[in-house]
Amino acid sequence: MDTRTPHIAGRIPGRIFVPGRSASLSSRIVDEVRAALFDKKFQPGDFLGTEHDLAQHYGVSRIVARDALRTLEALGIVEIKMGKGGGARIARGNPRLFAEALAVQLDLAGVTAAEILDAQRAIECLGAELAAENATEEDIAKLRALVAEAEANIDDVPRYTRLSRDFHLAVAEASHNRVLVVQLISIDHVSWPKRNPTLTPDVTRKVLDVHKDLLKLIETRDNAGARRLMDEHVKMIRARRVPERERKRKTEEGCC
Amino acid sequence: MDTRTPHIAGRIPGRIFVPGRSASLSSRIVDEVRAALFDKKFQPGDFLGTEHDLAQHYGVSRIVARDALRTLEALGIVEIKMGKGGGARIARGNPRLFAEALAVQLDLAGVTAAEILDAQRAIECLGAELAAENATEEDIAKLRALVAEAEANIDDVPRYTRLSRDFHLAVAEASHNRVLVVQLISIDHVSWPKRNPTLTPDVTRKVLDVHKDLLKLIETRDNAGARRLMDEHVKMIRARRVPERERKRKTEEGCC
DNA sequence: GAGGGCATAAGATATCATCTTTAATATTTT
DNA sequence: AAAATATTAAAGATGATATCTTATGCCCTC
Repeated sequence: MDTRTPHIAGRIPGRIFVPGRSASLSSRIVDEVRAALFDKKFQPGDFLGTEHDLAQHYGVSRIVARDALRTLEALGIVEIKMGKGGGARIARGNPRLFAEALAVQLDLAGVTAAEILDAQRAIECLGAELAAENATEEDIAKLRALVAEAEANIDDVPRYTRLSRDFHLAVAEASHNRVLVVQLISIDHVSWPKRNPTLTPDVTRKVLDVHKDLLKLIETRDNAGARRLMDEHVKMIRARRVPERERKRKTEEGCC
Repeated sequence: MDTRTPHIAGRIPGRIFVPGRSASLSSRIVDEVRAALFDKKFQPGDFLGTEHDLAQHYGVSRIVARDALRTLEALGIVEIKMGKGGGARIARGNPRLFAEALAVQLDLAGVTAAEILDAQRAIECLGAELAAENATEEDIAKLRALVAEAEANIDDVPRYTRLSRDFHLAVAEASHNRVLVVQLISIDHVSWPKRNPTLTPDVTRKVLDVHKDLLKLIETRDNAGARRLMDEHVKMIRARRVPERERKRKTEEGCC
């Protein structure tokens, strides 16, 4: 299915504009490709055509085709290569990159800490449960390494925070459910503070202990126990984080 | 903060290319804007500049600025307006549109039905729980209307399927947690089949009854009950859907 | 394996078309 | 005559086209 024959979806009928609804030419091409994708007319790796192909096929200039490809590229739908044999192909998905994009959107929409942390609880609880069921030896080794590294850097707050986040992500990855991973990434970017001022050594220690316990439950395949512990853990995080963000929001309002 | 003064992030130092790492010029502009966004240097509504502004500021041609804006637009980061007073502004987020984009990515990555439906369970259970806690009169009225309409169209399978999906989405919306809504949308687009061949009248009726029961639990603010019922419900859907998709995948493999 | 040809995207420049807001002007109404 | 309302014109921006040069990979030959 990887021929050089450009198989483009349909045809835009000439350049007839419906009176009131004249979207840009490039957006029409984008729409058509997306529709074809949803209808399973394309598979990852399929050749879509070169700029010139698209321009000719839709009867538009190369710039328009370019614009459409820029958009499709940004949407993660196509990959573009230069040089001989180059052109646009349907991309293999990269949901992780997109999770970050979704994070930007959630941020712009101004979701509250409570919303994020509720969702985080739902996702991470299931993640822990499935991790206990599906984790491989490699997954567990990675979790062990992360816990050890966190313990060694318990006084380096920024690093410890990062390692702690990595642990949570590694648990989700151990569930072997890509949807959960992606959803966790998308909220992590919004949720985790760059600096964590209220992180006292006392709290740090407690968090590390919980992570150790969780790792043990995953090792012993205690899915119910893992879920329960993660539930408590995220609730604790929530209890600490929500008032923190509320305060921040208030001071920001106050200062402007 | 809505002046016409373009306040663009930093400056790309001339056109000096680092030997081995020369990304496209437009992608650099995109990166810079994204970084500035993450650093909270922009707020929704801020004026970013016109194509000409950007081109001049970064010392590139209008085409490059255009490419960057196309990408940023596709990423939902900026909104572009034509005409006098037009140009690019930082967008108010629209996570819903993005949820669809994420759905495309999940689809391209080829996630399995099991992965999706596990995630769905996590999200919808919490959604039902929070809906029972937070639903307003309007939310409940909408749920009632959807149930009634579904009952009236119980024999129109495509329409019933759509109404059924809308009911699930409306429950999530009644939770007043935008993150849950977005995550549900992103998996719905992958999960819900266009045609549902195995939907017998018997099953249809049973689903409708569950929806009615769920609505009752939300009305009576029984959050634990709502969660429990939704849990069973999604498990049932999963039991029906997973083997269905497996079969489909197998036949597709067989045919090509 | 090193170099050259070739196909392709990346980028620049110039020009015109189209859309949208704003302001000026004409017209009607009071 | 004054005020409200259409109409028109101008300006500023994106949308689209055409044509050119440059940078990049790929493949083939030597």
